[in-house]
Amino acid sequence: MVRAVEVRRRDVVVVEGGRGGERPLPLRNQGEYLLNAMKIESVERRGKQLALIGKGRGGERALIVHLGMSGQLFCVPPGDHLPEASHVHVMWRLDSGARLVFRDPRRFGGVWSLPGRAALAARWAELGPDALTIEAEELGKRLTGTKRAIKSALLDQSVLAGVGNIYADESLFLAGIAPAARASDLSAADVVRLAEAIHAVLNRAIAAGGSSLAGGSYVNADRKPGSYQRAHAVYGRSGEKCLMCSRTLRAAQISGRTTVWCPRCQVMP
DNA sequence: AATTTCTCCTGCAAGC
DNA sequence: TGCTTGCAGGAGAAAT
Repeated sequence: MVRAVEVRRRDVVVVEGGRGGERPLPLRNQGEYLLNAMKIESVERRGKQLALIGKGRGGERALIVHLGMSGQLFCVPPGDHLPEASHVHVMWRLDSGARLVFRDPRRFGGVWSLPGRAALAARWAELGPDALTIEAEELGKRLTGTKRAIKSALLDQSVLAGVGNIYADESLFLAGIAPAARASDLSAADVVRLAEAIHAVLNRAIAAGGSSLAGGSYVNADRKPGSYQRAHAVYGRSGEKCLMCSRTLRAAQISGRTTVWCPRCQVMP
């Protein structure tokens, strides 16, 4: 149950639905848009988006939280001090006395408030299938129709949801596919290997608690950083030797994102 | 119409 | 030490 909501930066919250479409969080009655006096009934995820579904007297509301590049969503136990006071934008006080904190220095992330489950489903229909469970056949269908670089397609959340720059590079390395390869050029066998690689990389990363880079920006709900950054085979290793073949790893920009790959292990289809 | 580049913002590390 | 520069996990808008 949410007992109180404190908004320190109004512009990280967007209210969606109704005739107005998308609008900034109003000055008044902010709580009703942010689950105040509601019971959090479920927590869901699709790709990189997290949703809190709340129900109260005013009806149902769904909050999407997206961490962007530098966002954090964590719990502060009852009575504990707020550990990082800077860049805290929204805090939810729960009836247990714990606080749920949304913090995001760069503010590329945010909170979207939707009128309910149906609006959430509509919003998530714009995303591709979740990367953790997408099957090779479905992935293939979504890749064969486009000539763009496979790296670029993997980053497109409407193709599949949940792969970002780190895991795109790691998955392509594991699958042995050059990031500049045209998506439409992948063979059925390439797609099967790629789907397996995406699943393996994401599952290992989850098991390791995620990738926490310099500054310790990513933390889980208990404010603990992950350790998967130590297992990165290519991401952040440009100029270093490939762990498989010792060739020097190369880097280039693809769709504006730094991309690292092994020119020997990763081939054009 | 499909793709890429630009832009938003702050923090950190490297180089001078 | 202190300054400047470049780069960073994302994704929507603008440009091509």
